[in-house]
Amino acid sequence: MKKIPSPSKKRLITISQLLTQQNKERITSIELSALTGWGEATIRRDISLLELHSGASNGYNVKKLHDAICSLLQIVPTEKGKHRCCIVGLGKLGESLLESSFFCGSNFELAAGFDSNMNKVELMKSNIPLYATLDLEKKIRSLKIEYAILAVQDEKAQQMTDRLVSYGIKGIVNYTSIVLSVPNSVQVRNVNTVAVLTEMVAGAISSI
Amino acid sequence: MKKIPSPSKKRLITISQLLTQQNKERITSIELSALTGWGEATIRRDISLLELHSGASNGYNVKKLHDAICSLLQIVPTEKGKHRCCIVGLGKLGESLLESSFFCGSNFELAAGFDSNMNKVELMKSNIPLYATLDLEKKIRSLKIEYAILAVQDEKAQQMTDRLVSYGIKGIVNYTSIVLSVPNSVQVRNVNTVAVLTEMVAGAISSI
DNA sequence: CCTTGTGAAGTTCTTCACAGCT
DNA sequence: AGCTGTGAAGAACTTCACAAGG
Repeated sequence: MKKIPSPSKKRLITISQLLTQQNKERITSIELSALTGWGEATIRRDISLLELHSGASNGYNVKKLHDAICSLLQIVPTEKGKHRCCIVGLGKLGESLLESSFFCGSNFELAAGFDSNMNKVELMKSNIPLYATLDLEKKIRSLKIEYAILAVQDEKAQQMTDRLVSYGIKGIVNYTSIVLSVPNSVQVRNVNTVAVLTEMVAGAISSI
Repeated sequence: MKKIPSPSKKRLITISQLLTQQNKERITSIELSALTGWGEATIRRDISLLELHSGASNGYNVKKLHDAICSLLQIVPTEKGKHRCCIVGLGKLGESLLESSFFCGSNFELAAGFDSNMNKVELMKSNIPLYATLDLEKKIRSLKIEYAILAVQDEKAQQMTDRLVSYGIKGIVNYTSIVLSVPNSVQVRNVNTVAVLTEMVAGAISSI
């Protein structure tokens, strides 16, 4: 199996999401190109990396294509295989992300929410178990949490990141406006609204 | 002035944010490399695109570098030059993003919030003016809103996008889990947590 | 015919390696 | 001595263009 370039992976993930929004049986690279804005050749090359060899002449089977992408990229939404994540920082934003419906049907399970304010943690009601950040290490290890959604105050962002990293977290979705420093082994994706808007204005978004 | 490649723009934006977090006077490409994880040569090439020619021998002046990036990429936080944006969909998530402090000090101004529920719009209190989506076109045009933060329910995401596009919006920060179809002239950035986590698991995040 | 899959060409981005400045 | 800036080489990615298949 060939190594799949990271831009191709990104596009394939988007395509797999797009496929769940279609209710046709087959789809062509031309149609996918119109929906996404990417070149037809690019899309065909991406899909050919999956080595399906089943698309000739009349496009791809939507379901087969979706399944192939999911299995190749390990985004299989099976109960036992779900990746476990947590939200750190339960201010307004963190609390709104607790809404468990966001995670329904995905291959992620929101396993915990953390806040430094013990009172808040006890009073707040949620379907997701909530803990004080005192218990961060214990819970991350016992619940086998792999990914963290960081929504703490900017002032606490780096120190919390350092803790998460030392507890073995694999990736951080960063809602703070701080640029986090992490070792190469940890992935970070900045989703702070202002940062994203800034990239847009500067034309730094490559439409992937 | 040279054309700046889009990956370089993205890195420069991150660097400019990083610079505001440093309180030293000068900084070298080696230090920036350690902070970001990118190669020193890459960082030097990025910065050299700014054509400052002022960095020789002992690194860059933090303030000058920051200003140069801001002015080149048009991310100047001046009052008159602020880019205007709005939040569409005031569910829990949308409401939490109304928190105006996120936008303080940035070159964006949150000019309005919209929701289809007129009652909600009237009852909710916020420093940001709130309107019913009935007034979407009128307000987008009169307030000269350029960017939208989309936080509606998935079911309404594409139709709302079509409206925003037809009213002349330039870019959309997409919190829904729908892959939006837009013309090439409109930028979209997906920040849906599950989508971002999926890219992480698949190793599709290029650390930019 | 229309669409896929893919060598080969083209483009864009990154890294090397070192001259030149302080 | 230590760091920047940059030609030139290299790597990665995209697009072209067309053979092959239903």
